[in-house]
Amino acid sequence: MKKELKNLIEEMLKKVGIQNPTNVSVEHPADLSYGDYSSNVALVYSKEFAMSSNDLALKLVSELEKERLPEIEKIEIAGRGFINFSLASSFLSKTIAGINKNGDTYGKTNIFNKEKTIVEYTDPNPFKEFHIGHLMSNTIGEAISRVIEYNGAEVKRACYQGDVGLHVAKAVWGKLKNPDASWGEAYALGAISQADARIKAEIIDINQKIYEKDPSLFLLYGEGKKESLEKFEEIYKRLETHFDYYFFESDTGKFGKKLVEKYKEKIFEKSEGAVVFKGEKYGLHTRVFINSQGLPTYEAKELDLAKIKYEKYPYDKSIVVTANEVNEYFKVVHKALELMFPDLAKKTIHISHGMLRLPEGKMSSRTGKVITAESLIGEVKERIKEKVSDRKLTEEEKEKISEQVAIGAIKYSILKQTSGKDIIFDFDKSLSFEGDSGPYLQYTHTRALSVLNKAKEEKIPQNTYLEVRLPSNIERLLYRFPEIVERAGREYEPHYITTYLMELAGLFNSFYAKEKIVDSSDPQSPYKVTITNAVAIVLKNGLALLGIPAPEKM
RNA sequence: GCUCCCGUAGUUUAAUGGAUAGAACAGAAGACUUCUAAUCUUCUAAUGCAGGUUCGAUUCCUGCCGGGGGCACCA
Repeated sequence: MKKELKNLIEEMLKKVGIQNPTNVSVEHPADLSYGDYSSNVALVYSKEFAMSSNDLALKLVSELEKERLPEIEKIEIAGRGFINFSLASSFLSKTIAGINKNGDTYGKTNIFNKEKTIVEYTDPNPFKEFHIGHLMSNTIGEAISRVIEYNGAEVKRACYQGDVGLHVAKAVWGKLKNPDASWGEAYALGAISQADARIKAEIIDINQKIYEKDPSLFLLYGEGKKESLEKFEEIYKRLETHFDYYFFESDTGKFGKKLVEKYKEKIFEKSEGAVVFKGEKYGLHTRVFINSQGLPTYEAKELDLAKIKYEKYPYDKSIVVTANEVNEYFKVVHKALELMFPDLAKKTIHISHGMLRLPEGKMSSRTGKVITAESLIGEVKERIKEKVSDRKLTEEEKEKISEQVAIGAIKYSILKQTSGKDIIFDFDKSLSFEGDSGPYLQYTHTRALSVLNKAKEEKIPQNTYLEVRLPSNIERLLYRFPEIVERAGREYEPHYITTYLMELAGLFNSFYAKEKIVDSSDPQSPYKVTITNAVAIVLKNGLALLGIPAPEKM
């Protein structure tokens, strides 16, 4: 529709004397009261005529009226010369019929046209806690994956995990000292104890042994890694996320080093015993790729990872989702990758999200100042359990609903804002069950389902073509869902969906409060039920894209 | 010091260069014999400062102020 309107306006501009109108935009106005589509052409082109933008608008509208599209019911001029278009109710009811017919697939697009895409996100480190920062990365990465999948991409999910390095050595050292400690505690013990130079030396020794796969530590190390990974899997299951590929740092070092050495002359240089990449030439900074002990750093491993990923899954696009603290690091590595493998670099996109911070400052697993994902979900779940305790539900239902609502509340709080921004995580402030929250959307969805159930009981038919009422704002929002999905995909920004669903849910809840939907004596009832069905579908599909469960009762 | 990102009601935040800056929470007042009140209705309240570009700036540019990240052998 947008395209048709744009073409028409361009034609009209040619008619009134603009040879080559290149600056024509048609958008949804910010406020539904201005109509469904709006164009600012009169403001843009008024300078080229000796007339006010309002007069030009008048002239254009009189031309537009002559060739009015059947889907457009009304054309108006408002403000300083905006031309506003309102959609005909027949068009809207047809759209609603389409939504109900498509169901689960409503909103799908094919803008990515089966593009092979690998998305890396979450990246927790074995031997350390899976904390709320990982939860943030996972929530955003999973939502992005789902959104681009819905837009036609062929997605593989990947997780890259640091199973070697000093943090592992610290944990192993702690475990050797205190075999009864959990791995998280063992890590904290190692981290604190390393202040002692003698212990630090022991940890470095352990680190070296792990790199060399020393048999004396092999068993303990393997046990710890396995335990961590199994625990991560439990969390992934609860978050309804999964990975197709797992990559480990222990597998990326060797070849990474070789790569750097191969390109040593051309791209890298020796400096103070290390092999570095001088980023200054490109407005970046210098980073070490091979340290003076001859070991590959994270930078070198990252280069290798790009290759390994491509070997596993020959991608058209590789998306890496991380927190924004590594932005500058990533630019340098990307530049080096570009000089070595320009084709891979071109396909690689870094998407960074904000950091989850505590009001007291940065989280640190070293000092034990972390909130684990598990404890957060558990605590939220407890609060919800209290809320559902007096509902007429079975214990099993209560348990399931509490879990779903807890996950929904947490994920929503992460996805409701532009993903680049930090979240200062304050339990009471950040997690809400009311208003702009996950449970609000979930509740609205169950409400719609409950209406539909009643309609079924009372045998109210659904009739989309009944034109006894003027279209409400609900319908005028419903047809936009695919556009929202598309934009969220193009910009890798799930929060457009969040904002949209919130607006839709708000309209539906007002509608629900004002009008009785299921009413066999009301001739409009079938139409209202039809709208309710469409709302339920869009909420369900939208929540699925965000990775937020949509319970049927709550 | 260099560099990147960010400053919107009391708080958390939205706004492809457009119209009266949109929500939510908190605060004040109201609405359940009704399809689930995790809801709805009404009110109070915001673009850090100073310039510039533009018909039009929260958005783009410059400077300042404030906050955060990064800047050599950690990951």
